[in-house]
Amino acid sequence: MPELPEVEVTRLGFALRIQGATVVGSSWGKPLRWPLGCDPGILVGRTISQVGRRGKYLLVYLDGGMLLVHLGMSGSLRFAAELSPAGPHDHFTLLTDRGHLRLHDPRRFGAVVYAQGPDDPIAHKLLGRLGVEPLSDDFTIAGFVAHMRRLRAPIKQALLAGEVVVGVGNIYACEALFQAGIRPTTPANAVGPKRLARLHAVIRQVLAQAVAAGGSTLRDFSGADGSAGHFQAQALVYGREGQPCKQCGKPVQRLTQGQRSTYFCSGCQPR
DNA sequence: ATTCTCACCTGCGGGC
DNA sequence: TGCCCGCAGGTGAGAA
Repeated sequence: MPELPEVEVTRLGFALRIQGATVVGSSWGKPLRWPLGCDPGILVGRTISQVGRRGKYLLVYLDGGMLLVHLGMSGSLRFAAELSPAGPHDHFTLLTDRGHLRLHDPRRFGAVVYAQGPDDPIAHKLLGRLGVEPLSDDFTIAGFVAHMRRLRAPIKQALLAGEVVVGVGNIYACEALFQAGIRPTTPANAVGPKRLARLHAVIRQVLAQAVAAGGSTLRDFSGADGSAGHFQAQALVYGREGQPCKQCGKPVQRLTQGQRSTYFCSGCQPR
């Protein structure tokens, strides 16, 4: 479900409220994608210092360790003062003296994993190959162009792989490629530097715009306070197969790349 | 090394 | 109304 904007909106929704809270316990439902990797009891008594993000992972820093939280395809996190009974899809609840942080995830592709720190092997395995943060100063045109020049894969799949730049998932990849006027099937190394520079700018713009809009709520995504996002209303191609392109009027087309739907406009994104 | 395919799991909407 | 199929915001593992 969530791409960078949804994860960031989630983070912004509870980071400050949970900061300084002390863990008093945890409860678990069905198994998630990976096991926690430690005895849940060792979390008790620790204080949450801050909540960060790396790509689509939320990093909940506890003294002496961290929780890596991934929302998978259908996950959402909620932080609330009052403890309500866990529903059938609530698979993890972190109880603190300031409220509880709960992961709701019907498909259970999400995960909550404990790491002792950034050098813990599990952290390294999950975060080690991630590319640059798109909203940071490390995301430069020169670096982006140099990296893409080496890849033969279709540009859309190069974006989704997350090894060049993180956080761009299916929705925002489609939207960014549309706005940059690049056909998603074009090999990355066949996209000219001018178009790549445009793509670089548009990725930042689309992601920032989506964060500002509270993310996209397609089915049931909501931020940590339960509010829905509304970026999806601004989507120019994603989910609009057969509908007229908002720019040129030609019907938006859909194709499959790596078992994911790609939406594009043949008029605005020429070969 | 890179690239492709599968797998994980549940729910929902469309077509018959 | 009810069933079956395809589809859904991600990504690691294993095969080719």
